[in-house]
Amino acid sequence: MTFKRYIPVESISELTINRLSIYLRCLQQLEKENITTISSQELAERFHLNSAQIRKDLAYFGEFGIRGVGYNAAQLREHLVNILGLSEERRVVVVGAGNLGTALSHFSGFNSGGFKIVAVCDADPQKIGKRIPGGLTVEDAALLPTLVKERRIHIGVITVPAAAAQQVFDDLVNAGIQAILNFAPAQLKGHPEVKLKNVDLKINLELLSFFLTHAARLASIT
Amino acid sequence: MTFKRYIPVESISELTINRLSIYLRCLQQLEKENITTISSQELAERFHLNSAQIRKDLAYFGEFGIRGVGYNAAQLREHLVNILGLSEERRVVVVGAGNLGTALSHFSGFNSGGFKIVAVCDADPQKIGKRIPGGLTVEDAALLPTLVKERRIHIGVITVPAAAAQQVFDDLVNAGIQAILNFAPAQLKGHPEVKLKNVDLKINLELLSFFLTHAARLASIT
DNA sequence: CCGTGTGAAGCTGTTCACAGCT
DNA sequence: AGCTGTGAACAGCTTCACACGG
Repeated sequence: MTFKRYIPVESISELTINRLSIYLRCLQQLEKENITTISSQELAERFHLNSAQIRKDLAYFGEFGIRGVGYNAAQLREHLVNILGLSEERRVVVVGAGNLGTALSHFSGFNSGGFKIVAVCDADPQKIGKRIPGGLTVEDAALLPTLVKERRIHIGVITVPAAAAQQVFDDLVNAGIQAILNFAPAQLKGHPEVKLKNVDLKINLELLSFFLTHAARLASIT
Repeated sequence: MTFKRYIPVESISELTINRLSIYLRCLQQLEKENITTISSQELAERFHLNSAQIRKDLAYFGEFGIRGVGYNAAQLREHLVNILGLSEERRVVVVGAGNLGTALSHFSGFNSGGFKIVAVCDADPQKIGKRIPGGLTVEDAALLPTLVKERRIHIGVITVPAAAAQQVFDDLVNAGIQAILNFAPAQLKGHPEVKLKNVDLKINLELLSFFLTHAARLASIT
């Protein structure tokens, strides 16, 4: 939690933050292999990243390395956990108990490393009351404001159909949620004070389709 | 399929391609509302995009608009479908019949608009033979080369744990697959001739966590 | 006269290359 | 001697603003 400079968050790119998550994964793996010290160079080669970029990304938040030596893996991991705010538990509500919503509710990636799905809602009376693998029961989306308050929920995940997404987005914001992950293929509008991240899974398939159509041989850029 | 210029695909950014998918969604919605003609300005305002960017993105592929008027919605949609290669059916194999893999296999977004999951594999004998909602049965991952050939599969989706991902990636490539969507949190290496797109769902939660931690009030940038 | 298509400008993100610290 | 941290150069992406065509 000791950052060298208190740079305004808005000045740090989302790309940088995403890379911090990746660095964190890499460090976790290195620790499993009992590696204690690593240079940006080695880290870059091992996980095919760019060493200058690693150093620059980290430099936004402090001086974590030792010149002439490199970084202490455990220490750097700890710093990244703090920067990303993963030391504190984040309770999540999933709205939309369809296929995807149900799957994400018991997806290990969404129930580990600081995150925990504590509620799954739907507006469809047919779905309310249904048990979900993992132990949760689908609750009435109309109860969102209560749920958010009582279970101190920080993050909302939207997995309803596109047509219902804007309404759910508004409801989540009105219920007091500050950060929302939207899986619906809809252009949501209207709450600049809330952090909204759109993830459209189908876009990725369409991207691949584009490359299959236009490129016989093509370098992999990810 | 009549593109003004045959620009090398590599010169077009992934960002542009992703936006084309978004424009396609928007046009589909407009058609539902029986709107036949739309200007880049209107399109931008309606879906909070940038009008100059819309025009520039489209201009890579041809001149689809009418000066002084705008674009014909149906025509432009058709162009986008062709550009993205969505008129041809794309058969998909999902490797990893865990939570996420199973969910994606019957996820509507992965079984519509030109895409169709035609096989789900796993190496775990416990999972092989299990039925999946939607009609598929989990098959042995060892049969990948045969499956890919017989069902003429174009796209592979990796939903195995991180530790197994590199092996599956290699196997998919060796089986002759040209485009791969990887959901495992692993830095895959080694096949520059194949198009690889990484999607890490947890990164998105971590991004939200970062903003919750550092920003009390913050503009939504997506 | 209006909106597209597009050079040019401006901005953001990445990579280079080296000074400075250990 | 070696690697970090960082200004400066470079590359890529977005936005502006207007000439041109309908």
